[in-house]
Amino acid sequence: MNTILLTVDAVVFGYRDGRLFVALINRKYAPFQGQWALPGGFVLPDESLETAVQRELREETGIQIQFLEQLFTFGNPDRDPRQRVVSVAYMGLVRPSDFTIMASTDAQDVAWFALDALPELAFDHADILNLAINRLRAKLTYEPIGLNLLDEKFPFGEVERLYAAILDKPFDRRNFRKKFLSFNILTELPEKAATEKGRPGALYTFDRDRYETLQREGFIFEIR
Amino acid sequence: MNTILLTVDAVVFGYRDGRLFVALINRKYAPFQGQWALPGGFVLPDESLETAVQRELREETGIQIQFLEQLFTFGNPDRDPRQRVVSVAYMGLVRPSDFTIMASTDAQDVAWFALDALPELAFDHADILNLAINRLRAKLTYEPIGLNLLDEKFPFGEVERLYAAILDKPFDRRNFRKKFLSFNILTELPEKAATEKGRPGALYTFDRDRYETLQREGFIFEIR
DNA sequence: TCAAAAGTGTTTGCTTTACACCCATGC
DNA sequence: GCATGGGTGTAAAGCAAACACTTTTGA
Repeated sequence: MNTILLTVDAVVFGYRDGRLFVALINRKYAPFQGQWALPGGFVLPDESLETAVQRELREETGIQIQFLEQLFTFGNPDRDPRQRVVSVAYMGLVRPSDFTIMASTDAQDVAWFALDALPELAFDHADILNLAINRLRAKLTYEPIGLNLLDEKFPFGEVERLYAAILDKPFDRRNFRKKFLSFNILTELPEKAATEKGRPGALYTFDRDRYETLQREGFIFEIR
Repeated sequence: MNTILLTVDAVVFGYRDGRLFVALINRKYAPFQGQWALPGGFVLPDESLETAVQRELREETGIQIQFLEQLFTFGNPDRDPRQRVVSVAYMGLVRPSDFTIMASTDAQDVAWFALDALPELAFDHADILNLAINRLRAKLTYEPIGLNLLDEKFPFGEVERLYAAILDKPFDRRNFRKKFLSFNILTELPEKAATEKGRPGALYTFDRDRYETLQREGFIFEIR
């Protein structure tokens, strides 16, 4: 029988020092042997799609994921040269402290690539990555999803730097702070950040519960 | 081999007289025989996902679709009692003049149901429908997608009634008109609407090209 | 002439923008 | 004491909200 195979692929973003990174694996086998590709693989008969992504990420990259959401399903008949493969793509976000990656079975190599220095990608993975970037940019503006790219405790300035970097646009420091803090979804800690230079800033955490409560009350997050 | 089957399902919305409707089919075979379900079916080995939806809609309902977009992929291992079936769900919009439906092979019956008078649905189709409604509501606010639910030519009042109905919230007539028309994506025609009572309003059409141009220029549509 | 729906402007308040100086720390 | 980044307030402009009367048509 002419069956359709089902895979999952993940676009996992990381952020450090004002730059966005994606996790890629180097393919061990044909087709596209030696080329870079998104981590992913076949869905097992008894696992959910999300479980499959988590499992593949663990197996292939050892990445500890902080946020995961379904992106889009790619199903063009010729997207895999061998046979019909439909892939459910996910977008994941990890924290800087979870940049640790271990190599493993399915891939010769795993690495983080800065978005402005990408290699050629296997299959239609460039399309998938592109969609993920657009989605990330869009979502940043109406959900505080970007906080998943920062450590649990972060100085406020990091938030602005992250937004400026990913949306590739400058923000007025005072107005950005005023607006973001007015949402009341960040908790200021008594601790200060350890810094190399300049005045140490207060540390904040993302108050998820508060955010969810506000959301239910009809509150609208928006940063443009 | 323990393979995973792939289907597509469509949530097709129609709008008439201030009410939203969904197209459902009555299942001919077990499981859920006699129950209502979303139109959909298996993806053929050589067709794209979108082609599959279009084909199933044609075969099962004869609906002429005006707008179609991928919604979400449902893949819980137990969503179909017989075997593992993963379904890519789509959301479709049709115009009032395309409410015509013809019955056919895969279903005993096809019908439009008002959203406030839904029958029990087969499989996890209630979840799919729910997601579609939420997505429709959300999208209405940041894309002029609702115009796909109106005829090609429509009096402006219809737009406001549609927004009020779907978002279930009243709008100030003057402010709504002022704002919506200020986007300059509607073209006023010299014709007037045929009305039963009251003053006939001017007819408008949605200027898709203009909308796409504006979008590329960074224009942001927003109705809240 | 009445009922029904279309069409139109102005004032008020709020939100967003633009903008510059002081503070805490390490060297 | 200087360089570096953190922290803060105010005035002006633009946008959104509130609000009521006139116009056109059919019955």
